[in-house]
Amino acid sequence: MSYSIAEAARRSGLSIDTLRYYERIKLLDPPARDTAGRRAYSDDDLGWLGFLTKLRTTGMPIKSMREYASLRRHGVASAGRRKALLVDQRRSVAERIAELQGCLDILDYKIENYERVEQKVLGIEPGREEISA
Amino acid sequence: MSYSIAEAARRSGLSIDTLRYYERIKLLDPPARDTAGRRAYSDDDLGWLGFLTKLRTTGMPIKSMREYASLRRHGVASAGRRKALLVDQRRSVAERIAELQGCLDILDYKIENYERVEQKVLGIEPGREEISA
DNA sequence: ATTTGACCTGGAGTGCACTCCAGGTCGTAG
DNA sequence: CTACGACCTGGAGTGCACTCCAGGTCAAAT
Repeated sequence: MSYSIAEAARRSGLSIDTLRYYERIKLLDPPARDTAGRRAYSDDDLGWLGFLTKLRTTGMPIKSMREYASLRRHGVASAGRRKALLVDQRRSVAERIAELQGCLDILDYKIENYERVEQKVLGIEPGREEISA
Repeated sequence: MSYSIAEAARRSGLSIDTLRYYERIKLLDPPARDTAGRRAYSDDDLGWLGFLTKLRTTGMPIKSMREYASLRRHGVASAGRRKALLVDQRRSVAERIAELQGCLDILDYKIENYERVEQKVLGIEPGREEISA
């Protein structure tokens, strides 16, 4: 199957402008064109876009995604380097998750504090206007 | 205790420029000054900076951090809104963790694929130049 | 007394990742 | 046949979060 840029945008969750931008900066090989010169994205293109958006979600900078994209074009000889990039990113994602988990704990603690304050207000000053009104 | 801007930067992990920037955009109340007009950060300032950097780590935009900072200045009456902001951020962090976990799974799958390819190369073509040379 | 180094200010500059725009070309629908 | 909508191009503009700079002050060290 082949998809118009609008359809590719819908399916990838990227904007039309971003698709053209990714092509300009060589994240994406130029897709095929229809007879009128309009882009016709293949399923392969969509698959690659899907993976790219995953990499983006992990916070990989465009620079590194470009490197990965460029290696992909150099075939099987580059597989080792590509794997190394992914292993590296895997490590950074795991670190990020741990870091966020730590922040989650702090947020929980702060939120609980606010709840304790609410309880205090209710307990120490019973029958105040906050309760009835 | 009170700390020079260099010391506050070291302790908070922010740069000196970022500390002044945060003050300019009202993330941080202007700290005390010493006799020579230099900033003298208090332990309270440092504590708030620590929490700010946690919020930043969670990806909270400066706009929201400013809102939280501004509410803090309005005392206990703003506690409800402050708590709501944190609860909201808690949710967004939990979502982000789940999203990253999904990406981690995809990375693992891709990495395993590369490993399978490596195995294949070794198994199917034994004694080839890649192995000896 | 002067040099050094840390600090000050207001404002300009940077890098990233888009996002928007003007002006133009197609192909189908009325 | 013309009007419309989707698409095209090169290039400019945007928002965010810093980061850097020039020119100046101040206190301690030589």
